[in-house]
Amino acid sequence: MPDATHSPILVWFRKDLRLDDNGALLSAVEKGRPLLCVYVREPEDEAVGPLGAAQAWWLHHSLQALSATLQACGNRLILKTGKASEVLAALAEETGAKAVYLNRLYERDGIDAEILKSLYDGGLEVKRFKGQLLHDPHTMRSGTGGPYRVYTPFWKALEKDGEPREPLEAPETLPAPGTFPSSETLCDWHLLPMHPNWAEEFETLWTPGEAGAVEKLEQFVARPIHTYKADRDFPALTEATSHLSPHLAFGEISPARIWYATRGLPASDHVTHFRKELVWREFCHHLLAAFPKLRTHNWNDRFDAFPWEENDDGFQAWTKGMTGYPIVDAGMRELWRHGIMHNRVRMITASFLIKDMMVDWRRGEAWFRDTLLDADVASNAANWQWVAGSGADASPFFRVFNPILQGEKFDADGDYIKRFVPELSRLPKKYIHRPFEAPPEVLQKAGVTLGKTYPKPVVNHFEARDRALAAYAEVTGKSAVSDPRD
DNA sequence: TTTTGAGTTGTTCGA
DNA sequence: GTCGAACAACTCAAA
Repeated sequence: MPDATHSPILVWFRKDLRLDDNGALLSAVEKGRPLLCVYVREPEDEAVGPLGAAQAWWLHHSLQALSATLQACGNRLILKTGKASEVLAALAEETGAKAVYLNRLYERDGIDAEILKSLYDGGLEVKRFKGQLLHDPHTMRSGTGGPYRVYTPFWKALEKDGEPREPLEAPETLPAPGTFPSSETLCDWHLLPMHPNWAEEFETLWTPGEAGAVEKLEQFVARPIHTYKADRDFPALTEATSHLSPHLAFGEISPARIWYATRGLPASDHVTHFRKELVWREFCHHLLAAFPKLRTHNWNDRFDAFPWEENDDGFQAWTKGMTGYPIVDAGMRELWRHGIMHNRVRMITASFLIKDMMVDWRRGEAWFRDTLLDADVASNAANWQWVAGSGADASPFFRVFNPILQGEKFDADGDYIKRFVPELSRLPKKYIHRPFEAPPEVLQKAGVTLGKTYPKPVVNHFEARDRALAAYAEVTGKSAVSDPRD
């Protein structure tokens, strides 16, 4: 058995499927010892929730890409299924590895603590590196000593701190062991949808893996970033945003690498705004790290009394993009077909589910987690709660998005609607966001029969708004000032 | 300790 | 059609 100075190092890949800016990998290479690169398919864990179906598709392709890159460097990716502590211990036993290197994933701190302790107790050296975020969410503290609960001071604190660290370069070689342990195959994992193959269109839009991420970044900083602040709000403009979110979610690119790519650019409000969005991701992780209940419970517990409704029919109509409100339906269908949804439309659809339909934000959060390629525990929970009004620095409860107005404001020509709700494409733009108000002859000319070719609205937005505001008023104070003797 | 200013993304109403 | 105020109060962060 090899001694510790020549024994291999296990490099445990998780949501850091990259060679670039990978502290664990680079440090392992610098030791000059052979590397065993491992990905473990772990049983579902309560703390981070199951892998969504859309992300299973992405994971398949991302692991394939990583595996090819490692092979090109003379190494391999070993795939294993089981409890990470057991799989890694067994691999160490089999190969004589004496060390496990990995990158920290803050949302997994609870699970990782146990796994790492068990590996350490088993006699392995365990080293953990940083790279998931620009700043450590646990050390960011406001002047009063606690975690930040408001975004703007958080952003200002980061600005004052100066530039985040520079990303690490990818290693050029990956020393391999003489023999590799056995590996499972991706085919065995059945991560791809079969019948039906609902991911068909994903392939035309996405290139999972590190190379795809770098390409998206290069395209974005070459041009769209210079109009980002102005254009990012219009869902019909497909080249206005970075499309980096799924790559970030799988750690195929690091936030430090993205930040660094924006440093050489001429300063502008647009560049700053993009950086602020990157910092929103940091803020969500900061919140989740400080308040782990954020993922599953109302951050503001006053909302525990909110009268959510079952409304299964409404929920089904929402998931299928059949609510009768074109901008909502376009967004939900974009999500299904492309595995992503434009940011503004996420707010509109979320507001509609929560406020117009009075459905618990957790059901919407779960649907997004299952269908979004970029699903991220921290961002998803924090943003759903932001819309619901129960979250940190949340939208005030009286802010209810009007799906008609939002459509007319941000998709004035209806181009986004036409792309995802083609049955309305012949409607004139005057009615494309309000087909239920179109005169019969206009509908007929456009080939639209409400209730047949396109649904009638599942709720009347104006009545629904009043109902939601009344319900919010119940839980946000009026009950608190009622006479306790009542 | 107390005070002060401020807070991602909206809508509606009335002048 | 455009504009400003109201929508509610509360909590946070920093001075």
